[in-house]
Amino acid sequence: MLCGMAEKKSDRTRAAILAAARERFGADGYERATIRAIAADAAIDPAMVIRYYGSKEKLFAAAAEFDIRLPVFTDVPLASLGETLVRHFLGRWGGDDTLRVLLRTAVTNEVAVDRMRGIFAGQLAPTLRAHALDRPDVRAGLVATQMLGFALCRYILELPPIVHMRDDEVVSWLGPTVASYLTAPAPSQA
Amino acid sequence: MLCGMAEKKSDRTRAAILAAARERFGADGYERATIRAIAADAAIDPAMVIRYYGSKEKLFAAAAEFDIRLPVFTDVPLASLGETLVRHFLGRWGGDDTLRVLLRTAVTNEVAVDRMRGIFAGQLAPTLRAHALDRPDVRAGLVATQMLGFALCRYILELPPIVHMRDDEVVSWLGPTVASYLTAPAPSQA
DNA sequence: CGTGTTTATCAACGCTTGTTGACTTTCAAG
DNA sequence: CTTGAAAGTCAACAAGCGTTGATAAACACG
Repeated sequence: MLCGMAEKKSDRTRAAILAAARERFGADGYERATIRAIAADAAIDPAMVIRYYGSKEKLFAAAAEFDIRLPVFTDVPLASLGETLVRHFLGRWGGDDTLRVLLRTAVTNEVAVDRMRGIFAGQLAPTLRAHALDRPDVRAGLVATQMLGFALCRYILELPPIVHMRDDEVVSWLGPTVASYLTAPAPSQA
Repeated sequence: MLCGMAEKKSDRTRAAILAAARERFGADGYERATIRAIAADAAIDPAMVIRYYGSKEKLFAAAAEFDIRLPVFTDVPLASLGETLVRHFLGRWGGDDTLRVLLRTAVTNEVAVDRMRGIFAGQLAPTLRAHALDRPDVRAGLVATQMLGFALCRYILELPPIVHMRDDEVVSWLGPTVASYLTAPAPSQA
């Protein structure tokens, strides 16, 4: 074809498939999200999904691409570091639903849980390391437990009290916790 | 048969099925845990599973029975309430793997997520209500985010720093957080 | 128009799943 | 021993899955 234009017809369907895949994977998890359903959402033939992405697993790998986009918080005063972090997470999760895809699928899918560990080890931990008082990996892990636990309860389990909290309430409650995990002196063993 | 003994032959297989089901559901999640695999683990015929439990969904409902067994912490000094709670959770999760079953399945299975909400609303929230300063449901919800997030990171995602923490370290770190969620004055909105 | 590549369609495959019904074995009770 | 219910076995079903290959439509370019 030697098509010089940047917009090929196939790119639009590729994108449609990816969008439908993210939605289905995020809503149903890996096993219950069928290629046939994804194709129906994108209004195309199931065979095209395989044609463009090779297999269900490769489609998932593409749909689970995620950049946590943590900025470097060098100019943030130490006192409000926790609040800033929590606010960033809230904003990042409201944007697209890739993290919900990961959270929903990481529980049963090996690829997804590896991706999740990769995000922790490659994106979260290195950034937080700069702000941690000591034992940076443990502190980053503790932050992950609180932030992922909140996402789990709000977006997946949908516990009513957590769903109904306003964003600034969340920041006010979780901010100090995150801050203490990063900067509080390690607690003495009782 | 009119068998007067309490131990019928069928009870042993029923229990074997249930044990195998809990293990498989906990390891693989609802969809990937097949009745055939559960039957193989219990060394019986797949048909028996249906014979005894009716369907896969009913088997799951039986396997996901869970009592969080929260004691009433009336005699616990307020200062160590957080530590006591965290310690109780750690002990409760090490015992059997029913909670791991729920955590793995609640993410994709409607029955499981309902069960999870029921545990929160029927067991956790009522007990914590007695110790919360105000807004008891929000405080109980916050405790749930931290405890479930920890379980997620340790048992499901297996983030290395969290997996390797000793139990008393966990208590020392999470105890103050849980305590603050229950008894600290509600943070002022910035 | 004609030609060749890209894009889409369709029917079918092999496989696994939950579930069922007919059949055989086990075994206590008369 | 005979009888009848309980417990277990086996093969098969209908449905759904991911995936494939042959085939048709769409379309840019000579």
